[in-house]
Amino acid sequence: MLQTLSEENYLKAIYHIGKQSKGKVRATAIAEELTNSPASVVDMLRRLTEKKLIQYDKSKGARLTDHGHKIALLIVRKHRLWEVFLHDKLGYTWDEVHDIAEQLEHIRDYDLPDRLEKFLGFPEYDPHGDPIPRSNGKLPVLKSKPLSAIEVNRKIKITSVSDNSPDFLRYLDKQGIGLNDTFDGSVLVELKGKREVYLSVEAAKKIYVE
Amino acid sequence: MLQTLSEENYLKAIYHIGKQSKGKVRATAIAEELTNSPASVVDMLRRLTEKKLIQYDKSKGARLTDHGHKIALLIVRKHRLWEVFLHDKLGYTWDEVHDIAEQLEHIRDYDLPDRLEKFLGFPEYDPHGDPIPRSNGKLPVLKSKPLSAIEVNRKIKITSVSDNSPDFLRYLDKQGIGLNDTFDGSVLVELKGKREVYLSVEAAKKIYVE
DNA sequence: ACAAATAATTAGGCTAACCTAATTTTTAAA
DNA sequence: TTTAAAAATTAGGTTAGCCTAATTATTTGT
Repeated sequence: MLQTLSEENYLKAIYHIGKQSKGKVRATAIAEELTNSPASVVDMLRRLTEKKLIQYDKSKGARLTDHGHKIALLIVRKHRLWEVFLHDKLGYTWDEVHDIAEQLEHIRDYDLPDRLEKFLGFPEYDPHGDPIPRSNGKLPVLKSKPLSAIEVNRKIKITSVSDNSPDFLRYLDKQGIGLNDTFDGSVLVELKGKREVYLSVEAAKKIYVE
Repeated sequence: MLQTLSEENYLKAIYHIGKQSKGKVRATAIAEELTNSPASVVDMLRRLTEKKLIQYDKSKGARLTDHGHKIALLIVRKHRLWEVFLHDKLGYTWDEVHDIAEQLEHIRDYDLPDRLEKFLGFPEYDPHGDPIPRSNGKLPVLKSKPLSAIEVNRKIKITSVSDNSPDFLRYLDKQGIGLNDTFDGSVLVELKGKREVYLSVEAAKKIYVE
């Protein structure tokens, strides 16, 4: 019935990869995400299939069942709620919260996510701007696009980044870029009308704005 | 270098048993505490000895090294701080917090205990009245004794209980007994000068008062 | 001091979750 | 469409952390 820590991490990985690849999740993509070997992934996919948490077909890839999706969404919900807690209540910076939330997301208690959500004042977004799934499974809509897709001279505001690795976040900090900062331009970016910053297209793809 | 979750639980068990048995910790006592087999305990004691976290001698029992003691104390610190968080901030009752804190105590982050402690206003005791180890390793003094050791007709106040199992705590609740309640009597207990409650000697031994 | 009771250990085995290396299958490009 | 590249799988192995059953060592009560 209950999932192991490892199973939860696989479900989360499948959820995240599926978001970007419209559903199809290859074993190698999971292996890369979790830095495990493809052989280990095949092992686990068999187990998750037996538990009816995913459907898997070697050519179609993996896909979460309704049950698996529900579990994955709860983990994401917990992860992002804990991030808000760490940031808002304990004063961690946005590049520090991810790794701790990776641990906290596995804490098991029926009431905890709802109580935490209430305590935090029902936040809709985590410190990276990612939407926090509601207890009913709904996700607050994110109306933003990648920075790389924005027209020249559009004025925009950063709402989130898709790469939450500390390295990337520190890189942004170093460039003086933060959440809710406003841009004026495209890949050569004029920041708050003052500084100009060059961003790689890769970086620009990871920054979501509206 | 780092401990596994299981190793941490063994260290904590050795710490708790050692508190009550003036240092000597038998393998069977650990087995009982963790509801593992003695064979498994022997396994683990060998591993902990190799890691220099304990000293172990079949007749003298196990004893934490300085390093092991430091780790155990940190886990206790984290456990009790999280209990305060769950109770004070999320509104859990004192019989609910233990099991969740058992999970939270293993969250790894150098700063987390200190930040949590500050956020909670540097509490000295957890919701069961147990002292919270300070970051310097010191324990706030607990000046209380078991209820079973109290003279007849002494007026006392409950400060803590040594059995934090939900069953025991619910039993106390059912008897109408709570932290900071005052007693007047011994094992036949007069509660707040109104009700009288019969407690088993076993129960009375687990209730600490001053 | 010795028998009975209790504690500790050993032997052998299991499962989850990983690995590498070799092989087969699938996909994509020329 | 054939072939090269990429992906998936299989075979075989490891380690942590548990188990039972059998055996040996230690402690304790008379």
